[in-house]
Amino acid sequence: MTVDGRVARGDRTRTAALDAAVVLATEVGLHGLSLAQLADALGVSKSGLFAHWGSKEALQLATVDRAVEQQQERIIRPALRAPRGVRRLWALHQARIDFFAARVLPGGCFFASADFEYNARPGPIRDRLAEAFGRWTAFLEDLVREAVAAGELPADVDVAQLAYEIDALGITAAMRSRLLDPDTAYRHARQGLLNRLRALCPDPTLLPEGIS
Amino acid sequence: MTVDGRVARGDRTRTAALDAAVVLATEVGLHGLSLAQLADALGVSKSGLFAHWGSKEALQLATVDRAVEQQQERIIRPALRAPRGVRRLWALHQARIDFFAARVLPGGCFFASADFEYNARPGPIRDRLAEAFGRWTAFLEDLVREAVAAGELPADVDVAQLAYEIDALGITAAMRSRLLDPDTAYRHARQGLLNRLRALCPDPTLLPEGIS
DNA sequence: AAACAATACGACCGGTCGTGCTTTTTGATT
DNA sequence: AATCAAAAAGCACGACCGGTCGTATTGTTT
Repeated sequence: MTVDGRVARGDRTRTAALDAAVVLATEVGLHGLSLAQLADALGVSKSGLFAHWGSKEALQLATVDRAVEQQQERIIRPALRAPRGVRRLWALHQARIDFFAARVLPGGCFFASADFEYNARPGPIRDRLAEAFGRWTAFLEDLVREAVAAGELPADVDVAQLAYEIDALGITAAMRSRLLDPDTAYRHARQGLLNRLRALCPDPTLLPEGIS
Repeated sequence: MTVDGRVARGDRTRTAALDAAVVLATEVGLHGLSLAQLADALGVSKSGLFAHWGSKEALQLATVDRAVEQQQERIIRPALRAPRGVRRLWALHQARIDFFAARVLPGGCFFASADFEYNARPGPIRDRLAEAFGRWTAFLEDLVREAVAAGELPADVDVAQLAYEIDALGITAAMRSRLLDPDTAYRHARQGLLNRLRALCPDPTLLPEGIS
């Protein structure tokens, strides 16, 4: 494995740019993101930045991909440390809300912002977002299915329905935490799922008695 | 009351412009909305349009207000025809989802789109949106409280919590109906609330047996 | 040492944006 | 018919946008 100092430098610039782009996109939108703004924030020239992707759309697509990676690292991976079943479901919900509460992204949730921004704008970016959304939904449903398979949820539970409700509680927390009282929003998101899971799960010891 | 044909003409232009602005804002965003685009869509000149508000921000604020009126007319008013209690709660949820399904707005929900767009952009527009969001939340909680007062929901129900969950089911329907399968999204939003209310309401005859 | 390739840069293009300034059209008043 | 104000249009401006181009810098290869 050769270490080319030139491409290493380029990689560093690219990654730093995409990380900044994810943050900026939740503030001014994925479309509102401008090369000049991003270049300023990074202290590099606009054209130098532009050369890395060749078009704004390519940069936007790369930004979406980077956001997916960050979601994987900061929300999904921590949740996977919990054992399969309702505990993992609960851990994912917690990790998601913790991520919002940590204010890593000013807008709360990159995907919710971008999805609403592009849900009426056909094109490659919308397609990429829809694909990521589909995978996220499928992942949620997988976790629910695992809980059913482990006997921690009744066999007749509507998997897609429960996954929908979990997602809904989380998205709304991202939304309300930025416009209304954040703590109230997080509390409702947590309490909502805890109530739901405790009502479904036959083993009460798998879940906390109350939200922290 | 004198009817001045000139100001009447101005009013007509203004209203038509705001209606178009609400639609356009759910496509390209409230910030992305441009005077030239709006003027083109209406067949008037950019400067003539501009003169009605004096600034873009004033136009944006007026657009938010118009969206509030439309929400009142198309979602809240129809729901208020149902009797107080769980039936009105259910009617509101239905009216909201019907509104999304009718594709009146390409983006689904003006407020969800605008709220995510501005939740990290301080300023008068964000303030106006937050105010409208607060009123909407308070309205939902009032409807829940009425249902409790009517004995159609248990007295110990967490009012704000239930209102949060109802809102969450609706917002997520707006989001998913544009990126994933619309009918599935509407079904989950409806089934979610129906399950919830049927579990809480002592009188099963007040609610439909299944979603339509 | 010479040739080469990956970054990065500053200057610049055509185009669109919001906005101000001036003029024309339109409808009410006398 | 003459006067006047509201509405709409025409025009120009400075700022910013995405994108192109030629060039300088830097590190690798031979």
